[in-house]
Amino acid sequence: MARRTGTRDLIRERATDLFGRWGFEAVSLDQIAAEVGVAKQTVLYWFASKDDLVQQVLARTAADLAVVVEAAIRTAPDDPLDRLEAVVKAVFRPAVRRPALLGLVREISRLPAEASERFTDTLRPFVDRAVRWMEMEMSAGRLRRGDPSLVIALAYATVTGIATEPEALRVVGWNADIAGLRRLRDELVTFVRAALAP
Amino acid sequence: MARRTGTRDLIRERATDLFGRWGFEAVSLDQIAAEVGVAKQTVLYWFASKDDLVQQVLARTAADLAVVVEAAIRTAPDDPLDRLEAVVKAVFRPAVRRPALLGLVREISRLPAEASERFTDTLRPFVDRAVRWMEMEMSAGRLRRGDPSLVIALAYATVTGIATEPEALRVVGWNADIAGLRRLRDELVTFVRAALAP
DNA sequence: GCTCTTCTCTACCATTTGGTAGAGAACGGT
DNA sequence: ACCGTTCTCTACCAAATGGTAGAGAAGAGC
Repeated sequence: MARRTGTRDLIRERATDLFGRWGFEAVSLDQIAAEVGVAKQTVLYWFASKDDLVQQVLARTAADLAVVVEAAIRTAPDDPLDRLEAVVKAVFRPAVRRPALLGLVREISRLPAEASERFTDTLRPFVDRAVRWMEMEMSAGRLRRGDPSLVIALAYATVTGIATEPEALRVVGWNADIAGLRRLRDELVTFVRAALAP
Repeated sequence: MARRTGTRDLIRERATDLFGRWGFEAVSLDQIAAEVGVAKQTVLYWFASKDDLVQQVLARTAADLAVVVEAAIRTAPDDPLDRLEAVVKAVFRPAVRRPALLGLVREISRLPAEASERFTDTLRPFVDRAVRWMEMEMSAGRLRRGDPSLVIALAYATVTGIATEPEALRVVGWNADIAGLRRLRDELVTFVRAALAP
C-alpha cells in the first residue's frame, strides 16, 4: 500500500491551528486526534512524539514563511520605500489568511532554546540580507540613516507584538480578524514609510 | 493569629513570573508551591483553585499597569511629541524590567472571554483618554492625522513585542542588555516622532 | 492554661497526560 | 491466493494534574 501521507499532512495542519490558538502545552494529543478524526495512536504513528509534532509544525511554518519572504523580495519594486512596503505586506499576508499562524509565533519563546533557535536560524539569512540592503540604500541616501538592525528588530517586535496581544489590542477597539489585520498592516506601512523616508 | 498575607503575596508574585514565562496551562500548582517553598495544598488554602489564582494574578497585574500609565500621563510634558516620547519611555521601562508581566498579557487570549474582558476593562479608560487626546492634537494640527486607535495598538504591540521576544530579537544581532534596550527604545522614539510629526 | 482562629502539613483520589505493545485491517506486488 | 508493508485500531500504563479530607502546629485573647 502506498504511503498515505494525506493523514500526516492533515494532522500537521490541524495541530498547527490548535497550537496557534491554545498553545503547545494546552493542546493534548487526544484533542488533535479528535479534531482529525483518528485515534490518538495514529498521531503517534505519524509523529514519534508530541515534541516531534511541535517541531515539525514549526519547521513547516518557518519554511512557508521563508518561501513567502523570498518571493516578495524577488518581485518587489526597486524604490526602497515601495520595496519595504511590499515585504511588510507579504509577511502579513499569511497571517491575515490564517491568524492561527500568529499564535504559533507567540509560542516560540516558550520552547527550549535549541528549538526556538532552529526557527530563528531559518529567518537569519533574510535578516542578514535585509541589513546589507538597507545599509546600501542608506549610503545612497535613499533611506533615512539609522541602524538597520534596530529598524528590523523594531519591525519584528511589532509583528510579534501584534501576534502576542490580539486580546489586549481589543482594548483599543481593534479586532484580530481579516479587516483588523489589514488596517493594522496599512498603519504599519504608513509608519515605516514616514519614519524611513530620507 | 493575624492573617499572614505575606505567604499569599509571595505565592501571587511567584505565580505571576511563572505564568508569564511559561503560560497558565504549562505551570502546575506543584511548580508554584515548590518555587514558593510551601506545599501545594498551601497554595490551595490561599486561593480557592488554580483558576482563582490565575484571575487574581491578572487583576493585580492590570492594576499595577494602570498605576504606571497614570503616573506617566500625569507628569508628561505638554508638547505632543515630547508627551508621546515620555509615555512610551515610561511604559517601556517596567515592561522591560519584568518581562513576565507582559508574558502574562499574552495569555489573556487563552482565557474565557469573561476573564479577559475583566483585564482589558481596567486599561480601557486610559486608552479612551489617549484616543481623545490624540484626536484633539490631530485636529489642532500638532500631530499627523491618522487613526489614534491604530497608532496606539501599534505602539503597544511594539513595546510588548520587544519585552516578550528578547531571545528572538537576537536574530538581528540585538542584545537585551541595558545598552541594547536603550538603543532600541531610542530608535522606537525616533520612529514614533518621525511617523507622527504633522 | 485553655480555646479559637489561622495556617500548613501528610495522605489520598479521580482524571488526564504522553507514550507503549501488539493485534488486525487494507491494500499492492507477485 | 498469498505475502509483506502500510496503516489504524483497542487495551494498557506510569506519571503528573487539580483538588479533597482532615490532622496538627502556632500564635492571640482570655
